[in-house]
Amino acid sequence: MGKVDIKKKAAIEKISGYLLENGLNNTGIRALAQAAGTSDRMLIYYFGTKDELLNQVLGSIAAGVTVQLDALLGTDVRSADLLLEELTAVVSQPFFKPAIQLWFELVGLAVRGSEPYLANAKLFSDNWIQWIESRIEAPTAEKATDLYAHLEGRLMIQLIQQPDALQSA
Amino acid sequence: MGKVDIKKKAAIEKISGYLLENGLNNTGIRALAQAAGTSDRMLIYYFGTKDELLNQVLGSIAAGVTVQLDALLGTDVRSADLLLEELTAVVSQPFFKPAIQLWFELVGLAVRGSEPYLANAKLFSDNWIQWIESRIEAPTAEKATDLYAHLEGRLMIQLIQQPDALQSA
DNA sequence: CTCAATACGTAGCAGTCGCTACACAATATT
DNA sequence: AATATTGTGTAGCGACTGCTACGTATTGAG
Repeated sequence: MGKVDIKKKAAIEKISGYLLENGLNNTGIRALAQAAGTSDRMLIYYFGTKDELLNQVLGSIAAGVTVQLDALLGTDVRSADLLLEELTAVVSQPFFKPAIQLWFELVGLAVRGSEPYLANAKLFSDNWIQWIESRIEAPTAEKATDLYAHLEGRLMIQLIQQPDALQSA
Repeated sequence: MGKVDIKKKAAIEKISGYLLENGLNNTGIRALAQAAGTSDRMLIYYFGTKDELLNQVLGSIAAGVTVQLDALLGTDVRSADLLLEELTAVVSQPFFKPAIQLWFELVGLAVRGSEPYLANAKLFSDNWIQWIESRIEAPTAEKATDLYAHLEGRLMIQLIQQPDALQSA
């Protein structure tokens, strides 16, 4: 065990917050280290590689989002149309804005197939689709996927057309 | 007039091709200059700024996409449901894949509000929505926007879930 | 207490970034 | 032919990139 694991977890938490607030544009390990209250030297010591660090941080953020979503929408089954509207309403709350921004930044880095971004994007969207599929009536993978597509498109447009819409209540 | 305008246009064309093929990840002006068959020094001489260069290149690409879309789908009015399916089918063709990848890369850079990306993203999505609105029955801005959202979500999932799907016929 | 493993600071490498200073060449104008 | 404008090459700046070499503290086990 040792201190390393403890400090690793602390670093992941702090860097998660930093990424949610600042995005994926300024992810030099020196900046991340400062956010974590340590040095670039130590981040490499803990995680070996910047990519591995990002892997763990992104995974941690995604897990947090899923927890929030479960808390807000439960596990009841409802019609696809209703779930889409409920999801849109919930996820449009300002609390989710940083995570959604981060999501689309991740997508942008993933679309050319570069890792670790594509693997993470695939994983996260799969989780969403399964989450949806288990909450709609007469579920099929196609219906869940298309509902998810519709939701994501709406969120993308919110970010682009009204960049400040999610910030106020 | 002078040679500058001629060489500017040639540079825009070549760099458009380069960006479509290679994305927005490796857009150092030295790489762009090589793609255009000139030097970084000259690109700054022509365009003043890297941002201005990207502005013009992205605008050129967007214009090209619109031309293609008009050619393939005409200006007929049809039901929103039908247009969504037709658009999905057309835009899923491999010809459009590089442009769609570029689009989501642009979105990823735009979601934190940084320029010139956000301005371009806003402009392009506006154009799409208007394009859609003028081709559906009983058009409203809301219907066109939501149709566009649905389409974009589908494209995003295609890129992430089946990264190679658009490459073959 | 000894000594090895773990933890961490300092400095730096080789590369890239957008952009500029300074030179000179080619062309246009008078 | 003299002069001004436009075009282009070379070299480099200062800041940043992920990562490493090398040292030294700190901690653990025997």
